[in-house]
Amino acid sequence: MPVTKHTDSALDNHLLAALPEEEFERLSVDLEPVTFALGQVIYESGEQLEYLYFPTTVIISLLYIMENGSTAEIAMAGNDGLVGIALFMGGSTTPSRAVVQSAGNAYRLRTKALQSTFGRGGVFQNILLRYTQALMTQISQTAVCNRLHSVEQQLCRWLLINYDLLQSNKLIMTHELIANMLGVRREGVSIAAGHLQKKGLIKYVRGTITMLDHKALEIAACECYQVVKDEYDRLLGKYISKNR
Amino acid sequence: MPVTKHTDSALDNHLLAALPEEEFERLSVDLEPVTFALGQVIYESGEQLEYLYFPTTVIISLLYIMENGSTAEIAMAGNDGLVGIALFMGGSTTPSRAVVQSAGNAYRLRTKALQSTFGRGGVFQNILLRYTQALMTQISQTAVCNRLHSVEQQLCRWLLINYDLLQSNKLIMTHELIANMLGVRREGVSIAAGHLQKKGLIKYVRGTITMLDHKALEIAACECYQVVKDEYDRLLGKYISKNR
DNA sequence: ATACTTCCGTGCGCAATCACACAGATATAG
DNA sequence: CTATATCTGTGTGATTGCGCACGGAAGTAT
Repeated sequence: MPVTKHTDSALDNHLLAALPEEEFERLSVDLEPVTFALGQVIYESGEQLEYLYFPTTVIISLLYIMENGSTAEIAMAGNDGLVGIALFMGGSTTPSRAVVQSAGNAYRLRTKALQSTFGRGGVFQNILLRYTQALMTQISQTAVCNRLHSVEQQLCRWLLINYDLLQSNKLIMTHELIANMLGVRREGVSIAAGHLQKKGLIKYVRGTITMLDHKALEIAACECYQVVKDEYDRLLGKYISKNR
Repeated sequence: MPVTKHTDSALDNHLLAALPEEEFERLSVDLEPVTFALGQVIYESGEQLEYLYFPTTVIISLLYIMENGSTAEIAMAGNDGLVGIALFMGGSTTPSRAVVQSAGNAYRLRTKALQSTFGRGGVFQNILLRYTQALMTQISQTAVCNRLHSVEQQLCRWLLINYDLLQSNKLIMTHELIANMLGVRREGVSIAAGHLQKKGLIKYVRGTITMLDHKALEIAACECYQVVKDEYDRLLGKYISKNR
């Protein structure tokens, strides 16, 4: 894995930015900048983790890969979160795979530094656990969403989440890749996307999708989008807003 | 909520049984026996929690209730786990509802005692976090299972999980209730169950289902059952086996 | 014993999704 | 510029699950 340095500030990650100055200072010595390319696998299912990652611009998908090869996303993380929860939860690994969905940068923290800091308690531990709870909400909502909502609703939700993480209306992503994330067929995504395009909510050409109307997308999406967002704000809002 | 005492040992809960003697002694002062009736709501979505629950014989479902009233289960907990994660994760509440799926007993621990003990670190904290990770695996697997597997496969998985928690082949549960758990129609469950009965894997009459052939059920179930079980053992096996 | 409620079987039409297949369009590489 | 690979549109048929509706069977209450 080539390690390229970048010059993003570690404070671009909301969770790091939420730390009290003192805790951040202590931690920042051990934070190391890394850059990720599209499609890069950050860790494989069952693979021992070495680092906890704090994205600044990169977006990461947590995927499950079934025995028959089909895949489904259970959650996404960007500069609002972190990747590698198993390191402080005690498992060292999870049955999911973490893949770069949008190229970009992150900071990484070696296991040892992470665990000793986590063990001190303090705001750091608190934020990590609260984020984990927010992530559980995201996964839970994905579970019910998979059961109860249509591909089109889920596509809207997925696009909105991407916008929130990317802060851009334009995203580089083929129908095929989206289908792998949502755990449906490519054709299903093409039809849903075609429908949304006809209604003027998005437009797309060969691997780039542009969101045109957020309000309408939120209406076309299922409630799941808002529930997860609200819960994140409830759990972490007070920290995030404090330092920004 | 009527509080009935019972005489189960707190050690019937695997997580409590896994604690070192010293930690268990300190905690046991604050453990209070409670009994739950079928269908009882332990906490409502968004409701502030007061206790952490360690089931001994009761089985609890974590359900999501959508705006349109449809429901879907995201996880189950019995004497292998606990209910009320949000109390030590920092959120105090979650968007899910906890319902008694099979009447029985538990021990409860008041928030204050929980949080001070959790804050000490130690094996207690470790086990709670590891269990939380196992629960995340269960929820994640439910998410992909909802997306990718048939009602019949999911029914098999659900029955097996129930057996593991109940240690009984007979369970009191109508098709209607199972449908609410799985987030499908009652008819869908009837058809799947009828099919399994024809194949001799189960039999049922008016609200009681009996499992006849576990091996065959495991084969008819999707991989999700085994994945979750293995991950639980990996995360908590060393603790559980140690004290039993 | 009779009436009522609950539980399960089943049938029908509809919608969503899947699986496979192929064609046209557009980018990319040589 | 041409060949190739990639991306999207579309069609057909099968399958699954949904919504509704009703009827029979097994308990439960009066």
